[in-house]
Amino acid sequence: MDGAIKTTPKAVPIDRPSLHDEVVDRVREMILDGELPPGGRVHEHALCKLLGVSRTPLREAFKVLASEGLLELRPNRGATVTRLTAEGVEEMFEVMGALEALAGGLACRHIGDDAIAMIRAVHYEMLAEHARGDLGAYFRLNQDIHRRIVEAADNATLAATVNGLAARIRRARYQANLSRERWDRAVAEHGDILAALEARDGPRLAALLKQHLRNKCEVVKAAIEAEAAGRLRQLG
Amino acid sequence: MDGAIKTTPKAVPIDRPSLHDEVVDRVREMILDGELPPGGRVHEHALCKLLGVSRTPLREAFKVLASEGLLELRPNRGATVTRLTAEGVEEMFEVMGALEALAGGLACRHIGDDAIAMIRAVHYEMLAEHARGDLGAYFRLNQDIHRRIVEAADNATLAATVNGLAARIRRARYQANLSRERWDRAVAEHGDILAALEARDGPRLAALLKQHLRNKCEVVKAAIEAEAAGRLRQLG
DNA sequence: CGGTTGAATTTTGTATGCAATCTGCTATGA
DNA sequence: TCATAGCAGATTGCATACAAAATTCAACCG
Repeated sequence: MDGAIKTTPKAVPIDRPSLHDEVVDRVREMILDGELPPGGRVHEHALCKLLGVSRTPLREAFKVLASEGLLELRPNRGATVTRLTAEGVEEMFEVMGALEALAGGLACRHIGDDAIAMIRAVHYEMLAEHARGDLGAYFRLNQDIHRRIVEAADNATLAATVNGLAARIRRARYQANLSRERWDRAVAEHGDILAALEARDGPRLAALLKQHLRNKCEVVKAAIEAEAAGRLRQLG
Repeated sequence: MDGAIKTTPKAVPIDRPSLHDEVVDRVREMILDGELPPGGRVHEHALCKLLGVSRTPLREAFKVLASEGLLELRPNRGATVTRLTAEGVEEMFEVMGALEALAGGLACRHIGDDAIAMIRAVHYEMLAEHARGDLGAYFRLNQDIHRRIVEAADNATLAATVNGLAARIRRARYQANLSRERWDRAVAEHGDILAALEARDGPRLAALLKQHLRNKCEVVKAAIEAEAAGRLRQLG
């Protein structure tokens, strides 16, 4: 335990997360997990009691989440969780495709052998979860690979933009029930993606990522439409 | 005066802008105009007095501007206007290039003849300002063309993402003193862009827009570096 | 004379209170 | 019976007050 503290030579930003930042993360999770249902109104007072904070930090969090596109704030009329529509999702995936393609091209130029090795490791872990049939674990590792590619692009603006979009898209994940066939195909695509990255073939990686996203978009869109149909049937 | 009111059959969103929305716009303008200098700290109390509002709406505005990347909020340490660095600008232009390229491709698929005619009109107005040598008017019309192309892509997520980035990049505009040579070249590029759009040649338009942005990036980067050098000279 | 500690001031973070607006219900009249 | 006006409750928007953290400056000690 010697020197547990001494490794702080300069600039130790303790940066205890301020309350509203925690609130932002917490509410974002609630939306992503569907705990706050899409299209549902969000009452300040109720959430305040639930989270044990006052209205001020919560309202600041609302502003941030609204600018992320997760909440819709109408003056004097409160906040509602934005509903995912098939068109909206298609738009997001189009943008995401362009951004990930850019990330792939940049990553091939900047990535080091060690980072590729890390991605390869995660890739094989993902294959294991695929064989095991654990969809949740597969998704997490899948996300991790995409995140690592974006990080390898070494472009903070790109990473921030992708993350913002990813948060909005990820909401559809928990309801997107992948067919086995689609799943197998996605895994195969990831094999190609890894190969292109290892060959540092930027254009090919960009094209593969774009196509991968396009396929994923179809799956998510189908899920959204099925869910919307179900809601209609329930109402009518 | 007959029926002055009756033209409101449904959904009349009066939507009087809430105070904090106005504050967001006002402060954003102050940052974009350099009224709040890059790297400078922004004191809540001072701005409150200046804008005549209380701290609550101002702080909510800060959150939004921070998520737009115009302000940097450090816990308990206040807000500072983010400084533009050459690397940061390069990153933003890389992302912007990918997004505008996507917009160009989509626009060629969706745009109607009337919208093209409008863009052509703005284009010729821009040529007029170029001949006149009015850089300010040229910039405004230039922005307008790019905005119209993005709008023609008919993708709200794309438009929102581009606008967010554009706000951050535009800050560099007022200090980027275009050389006559570069300006002439940019105008020529815009001619090609219009031609590709009229031909609805998506891939070509995408490539042109990407290259156009790359050139613009060089100009802005040079301006940033010159400004940074000047600041260093002034300090040392 | 330089460095460090401590208090005073400034500045930010959070909570609460009041006013304005919206929503839903009820009563009244045609 | 239906529509509309009005009222009560709930909810949001903004301002202010209080608490905590940071910055500044000065006095003290080495």
